[in-house]
Order: sequence, then C-alpha cells, then structure tokens
Amino acid sequence: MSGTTPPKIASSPDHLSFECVQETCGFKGEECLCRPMHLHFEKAELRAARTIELNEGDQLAPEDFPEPVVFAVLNGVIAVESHLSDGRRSLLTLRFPGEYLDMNRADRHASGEVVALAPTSVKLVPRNVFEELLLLDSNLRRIYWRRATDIMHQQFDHSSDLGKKTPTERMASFIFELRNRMSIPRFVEEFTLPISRQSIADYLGLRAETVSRVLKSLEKEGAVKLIGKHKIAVLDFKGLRKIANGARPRLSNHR
Amino acid sequence: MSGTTPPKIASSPDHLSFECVQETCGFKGEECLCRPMHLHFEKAELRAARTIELNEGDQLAPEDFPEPVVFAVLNGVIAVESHLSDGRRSLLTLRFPGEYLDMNRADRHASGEVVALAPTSVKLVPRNVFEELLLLDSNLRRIYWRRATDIMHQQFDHSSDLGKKTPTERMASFIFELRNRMSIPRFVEEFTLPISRQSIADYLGLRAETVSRVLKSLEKEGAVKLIGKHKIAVLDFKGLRKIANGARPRLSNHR
DNA sequence: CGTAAACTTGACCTTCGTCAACGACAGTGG
DNA sequence: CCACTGTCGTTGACGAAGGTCAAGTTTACG
Repeated sequence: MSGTTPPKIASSPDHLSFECVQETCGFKGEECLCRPMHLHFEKAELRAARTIELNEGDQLAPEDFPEPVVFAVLNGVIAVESHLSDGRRSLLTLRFPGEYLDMNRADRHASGEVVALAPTSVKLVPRNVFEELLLLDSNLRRIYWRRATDIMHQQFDHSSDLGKKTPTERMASFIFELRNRMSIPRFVEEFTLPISRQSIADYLGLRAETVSRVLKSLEKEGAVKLIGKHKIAVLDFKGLRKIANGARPRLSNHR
Repeated sequence: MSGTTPPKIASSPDHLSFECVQETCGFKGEECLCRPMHLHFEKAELRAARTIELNEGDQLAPEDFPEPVVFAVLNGVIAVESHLSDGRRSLLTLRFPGEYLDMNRADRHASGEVVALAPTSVKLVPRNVFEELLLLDSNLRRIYWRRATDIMHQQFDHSSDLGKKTPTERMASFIFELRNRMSIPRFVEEFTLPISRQSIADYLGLRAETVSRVLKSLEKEGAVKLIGKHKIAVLDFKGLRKIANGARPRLSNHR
C-alpha cells in the first residue's frame, strides 16, 4: 500500500467472510454478487481473499499485491484518483458498498490510483478466482454481466454530467447517484454525504467553493435541506430531478 | 432504426463475414477479437449476424432489434448520444473500427442512443451468441477481458479530460486518443479527423467555436498543422503530450 | 478547551460560452 | 459552366459564470 498509513490485514487467510456484511452489501436481493459467491466458499483459492481496513486517504496500488486482485467494497467509499502534472486532482469513479472495482490492465498502465475517501473495508479477491467462479456459475455470471453494464452506464451518465451540465445540475445528479448507489429508499429524505466537499468537487469537476455555493443555492430554492455538514435531506424530489435532467438553473440565479 | 434514413441490411443472413474487413479491424495481431471469433463460424447462431450500413446521423435504437445485440464496428465511427431536456447534446463514448459496443441493460433504460458520426458499417452479433462464444473459447475470453478493461480505462481517462482539463488540454488528449484508437503508427504525422467539429465539441464538452479556436491556437504554437478541414498533422509529439498531461496552456495564451 | 482541518463567504477576474456575421465548400438544377 | 442554397467551419465582440484568492467560521478531535 503506498498510502500514508499502511492498511492492516483484518482477517486471517483462512477466515472466510465473503458473505454480505451486516445482512446487506448494498445490493437488493438477487442482484447481490456476494450470495452466489458464497456458494463457492469451499474453493481453496477463495480462502486467499482478505479483508483490509483503510483510513481516509489510504491508497491501494496494484503493484502492492503479489497477484492481480479485484476490490470488493464492504463499507465506506473508494475512488480512482488521478493527478495532472500540475497537481490538479480528479476522482474518476467511485465505488460504494456492494460494488467491485477491477483495476487490472494488461499493459499495467492504469489511469490512476485507488484511494479510500472515508474509513473503508475492502475485500481482495484474486482475479483468477473471480474469473473461475464466473465460469462455473451461470447465475453469478448473469449478475456479474448486469453489474458490469450498469457500471458502464454509470460512467456514461457521469460523462454527461461533466461534459454538458452546470454545477447545479451536476450536484443534483450527484445526489440521485448517491441515493441510488447507497440504496437509500425513496421515502427516506435524509441521508449522509459520505465524502468531503473537496472529494465531491474533484468527482464533479468543480472547486470545493463551488460545491458549497451550489448546495446553498439548492437549499435556498427549497430543493434540499442541509443538516449539519454531512447530512442532507431531499425536500423536492421532482424539482431536483428536473434540475438534474437539465432544467438549466445556473448558480448565479440564486446568489 | 429510428434514424432519418432506415439503414439497409447489407449482407444476407447466411453470408458470413465476421473476419476482419480489409485485413485489419483496427486491432494489432493477437488483440483482434475477430480472429478467435472466426473459429466459431460454423455455429448456426453466428449466421444470424448481419452487417448494416449507416449514414452520418443514422440512429440504432436497441428496441429496433428483436433480440439483444452487440454492435461491432467494421469501419466508420459510432457514438452513444444523449440529450438533456433543453436539447444540449453530449457524445458519451465513441467506437472505432475493431471496437464493440454493448448497450444492453437489464432494466432496458439506456443512457442514450447509438448514432453514426460518419458513414459506417456495423456488425450485429446476438448477445447470447457473444456470451456463448466467450464461454467456449478461453483465448477469446482473455482478449475480451482485456478489451473490456481497456474501454473502462478509456472512460476513466475521458472523465479526467472532461472534469479537470482546459479546452486546449482536452483537444490534445483527444488527438492522442484518436491516433491510438485508429491505430495510426507513431511515425505517421498526418491523419484524418473522422468526425465533425460539432461532434468533437459534444464529445469534449465544448462548443464548436471553441474547438475551432483551440485547434488554431495549437497550430500557432507549432504543435500541429491543419491540412484542409479534415486532416491534421502532429508536428511536436512531446509538446502535445505535455499539454495533454496538464501543462496548462489556456486558450487565451495564444489568441 | 484548544488547535487544525474542513467548510463557507465575499470580491475579483479570466475564460469560454454566446450571438452574430462571414467564408468555404458540396450538391443541385438550370 | 455558373448561380443558388444549405451546411459546416471560422472569426470577432461581448459578458456571464465559475475559478481564484483571501479571509472568516464551524467542526472534529485530542
């Protein structure tokens, strides 16, 4: 691990706990990858899967692992982070509990490092085990394909956010993305913003100051309510959805 | 097809031509997906694969096909296009010859339509055939995995472009992306810009006017040379690479 | 309670989007 | 062959929006 504090191995090699942590990994019912994986626990290779605990800012560099691994997020948030040569930071993609991240590239030249944006536990599954399981279990495979295309479409949506949306629209989209991916039920208004303003900014292609201002402007027009610094409640779903879809209210409308 | 002109079916059902068109599909050697696919031509299902010809602007809507298909680009360019509610257009991802695009989502709610950005031929491979072949052939599978992660990393890079790069930097990145994906050899300076200024703009999150100005500014500082409207030559690779990686020259530096 | 880090607020200024006009070029029809 | 037309690309002038910088305020945590 090339992070500041080396993350500690939490579970021993033969301690298997790939099933959902705390009853849910973030997926609903049959969409959970953990359940079908669970059926394969007897496989010796899966015993190599380890859980590591990360603090905010800890990095996971692929080179740090003897064999290629797939990261499965149990709780917390990880991101792929990249820096331009003058230091500008971007968060290219996020992964929430129940999601996996495969950073292994043939040419070993990845487009960024993996970093924890909050206290996080990550399961490391050797990549060849992952692939083998996919070959053996058609149900697992079906679920995997679905997840993979979903992730791709998420990236598409994110590109749309970054390419053509105003800061306010990006924030509105992000709120829905968060709620979906953290499985917040529709009738629950209030939820936790799991990452810092700076991280939100780096993910949305904005500055932290702009995130601040945009949140305030959304609050002023009654779409959301900020509760402390890390909680937010959606008051007007329809309105916020309209904004997210491009109903063009720019920041200055509400300064 | 929901495009203006309905694309015409070019090859008859039992005419099989999934091998590389004109000796190469854009991949080099073993990276080509077509070669291993070729071994499976006897499979009855593959005979269902059809080639269609598209004009610039033609659309391919998933609903138009009786069964889910994967698009394989033989030549030309296709893109996933999305529109915000007020009409702003984005191109979320591009596919060049030799690349494939899988737009099939479980929930059938895709993030955009597929559209041709130039005269294009596309092979339609039924998705279940595609998956079956992957199960049968480990070599094909290896190559497919590699391509899939490459595409993902391409999306990451693109997010980095959109999120934190200046217009000049985006254009520089785009030039390298084009050259890589169209397999232009390093020593070849001149190549064709296969899509319109407007499409470049919509892909890079800019306006067509800005694309124009940026290209001119890159020409002024000697990084590239514009030859007619649809050709460009890279004169200073190192310099252009530096710009693409974030050496921050903004547009106004060279107005 | 005290300190550092995270977040907010305000004032300013650069950049690129906007709008409008113009130029280049291809296709069309007489 | 040329005038006509429409599309695409270029150029210029201008201003809104968000980045930038600096100073405050709040929060988290020991």
